[in-house]
Amino acid sequence: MTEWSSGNTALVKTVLCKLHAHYGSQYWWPAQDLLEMMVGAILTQATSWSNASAAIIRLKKAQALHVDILDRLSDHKLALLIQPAGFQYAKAQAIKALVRRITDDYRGRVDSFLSIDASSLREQLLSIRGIGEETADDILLYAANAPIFVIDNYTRTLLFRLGVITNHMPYAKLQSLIHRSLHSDVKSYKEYHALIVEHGKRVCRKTPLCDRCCIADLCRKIGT
DNA sequence: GGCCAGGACACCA
DNA sequence: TGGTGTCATGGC
Repeated sequence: MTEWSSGNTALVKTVLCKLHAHYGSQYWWPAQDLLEMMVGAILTQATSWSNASAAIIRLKKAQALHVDILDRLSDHKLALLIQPAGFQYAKAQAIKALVRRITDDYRGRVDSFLSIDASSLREQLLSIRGIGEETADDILLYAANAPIFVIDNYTRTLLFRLGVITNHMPYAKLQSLIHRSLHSDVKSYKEYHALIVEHGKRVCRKTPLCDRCCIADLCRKIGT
């Protein structure tokens, strides 16, 4: 299975439509603060949102969720603050590297950093140790409002079980297929991603709960 | 007590 | 290029 057929595009659209009908509209990212969104994207790596959220609350209580303050915090102190999110030392280094970039190259202005063109912003984010493709695209879509579809493990699992991709399709290739299949729209991309995550958490887990799946009739790998 | 969660990265074959 | 181990916490 190497090519993406028009049937796949239709199937993906149908699936997203059914997920929306089942779960309703998703307004996924609760934060309004742009720095909080970027930090949250790092904190939630391989971590439940409840744990990441607990770390954000600790940062807020410490009044540390500001570029200049984060920049001045030691790695150790930041790691202690974000401990509930897990992988705290690696994530502290990534957050520090991010705010250092914003401080050095954008005079500490988050809005200036996020307003550069999406391609350059993605390159900048990916050059920061601890920020990979998914986290960079999270930031592009939710903080920079760029029409970038986020590919996460839930998306991979869903599309694999639907039978439209192979198990290890490279990130860029999969993202390109999605971009060509779906109308480029920031609001829709945010909602689609949130719907897929919601479905992944509730039903399409590692061990899927196919008996309660709203798209089981479309799935080619029931129970796997 | 084990499994899993809104990844990234180094290392090895 | 693909597979694997490591990083860590908290909820279920």
